Amino acid sequence: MDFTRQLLLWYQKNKRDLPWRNTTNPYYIWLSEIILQQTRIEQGLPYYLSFTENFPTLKDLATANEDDVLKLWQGLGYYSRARNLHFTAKTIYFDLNNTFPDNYNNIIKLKGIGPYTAAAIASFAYKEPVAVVDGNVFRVLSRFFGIHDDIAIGKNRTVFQNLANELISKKHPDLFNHAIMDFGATVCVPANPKCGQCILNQNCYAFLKNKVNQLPVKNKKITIKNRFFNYLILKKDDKIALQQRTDKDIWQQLYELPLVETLQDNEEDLFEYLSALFPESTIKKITPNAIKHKLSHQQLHISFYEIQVADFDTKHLVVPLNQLDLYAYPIVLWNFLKDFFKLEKN
DNA sequence: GAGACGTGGAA
DNA sequence: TTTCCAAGTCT
Repeated sequence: MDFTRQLLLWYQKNKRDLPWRNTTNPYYIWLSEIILQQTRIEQGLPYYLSFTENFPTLKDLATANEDDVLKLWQGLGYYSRARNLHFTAKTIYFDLNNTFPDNYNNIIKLKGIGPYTAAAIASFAYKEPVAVVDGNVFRVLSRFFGIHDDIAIGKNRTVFQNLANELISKKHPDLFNHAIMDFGATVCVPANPKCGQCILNQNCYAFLKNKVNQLPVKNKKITIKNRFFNYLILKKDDKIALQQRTDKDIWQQLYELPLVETLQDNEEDLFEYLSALFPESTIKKITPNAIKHKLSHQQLHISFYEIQVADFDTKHLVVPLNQLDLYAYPIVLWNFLKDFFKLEKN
């Protein structure tokens, strides 16, 4: 029995019941695919439920404020996904007459949608026989067929895409795509795959050659940069100052406290700087040790300073404490604010 | 096209 | 503790 047929039989018995699989509505499928990019199901599921509840239709999303979309996305990471999601909702609703494109070539034109997501939507919503190629597919195909091309190199993607497009069931492209991803996520997993109970092991190159741990080939090196953030809790009565991140940097469009970024964690220098900036105020360091927060390419060292001010700077947004929860923050900041001000909501 | 972009969980 | 990763895309 061939690869495709085996996989479909496996899926028939082992498929997971997930809310976005019980629909062919492209809006819901699109939503789930964006949320699940680089994200585990357990982490993404609550966000999917929250988005479908708050924005039941594409129109609801298209006519929402970006701040509200980002607030719902808070904590999921890779926030450009949320901004692009909102941008594309507006495109479809206002420019495409509220009609979702119904084929791969038109779907992939949309912002935030690449080859993976376009194939997912085209196959799940419209049964178009285009194969998804995600991390799972790279792993399953490289192991089963013994493909040693480095998956970190972009152009090697075509090797896998072409193979997957040949393998896909023309009759049930949606089931095949779900099957190969589910299989990769639950059986042919990255570490300690369940080869003993794998229904494909009799024909699997990696299993037969004992190379399961060497495939897929992935040589990617990333450099982590240290950054030192000093956040200021500028307080007067029951209000504090906020600002929105806008520049080409992390956390675009999210809100944060007024920030002083330094080249290193030097408490003395910072006190001196803040004393000059706020000569009449007492400055209190809140965090004895900097909070460490790791991003994909940065290690953040975050300190907090509380300063009672006489007046707020006009460049800042002044927000009452009981309305802090209306804004979207990087999760490390929200966790701090929630705890520091003993906020309940969210 | 290589590097950047979040977060939380597992080994 | 450190590293790698999880249904990728953008610039």
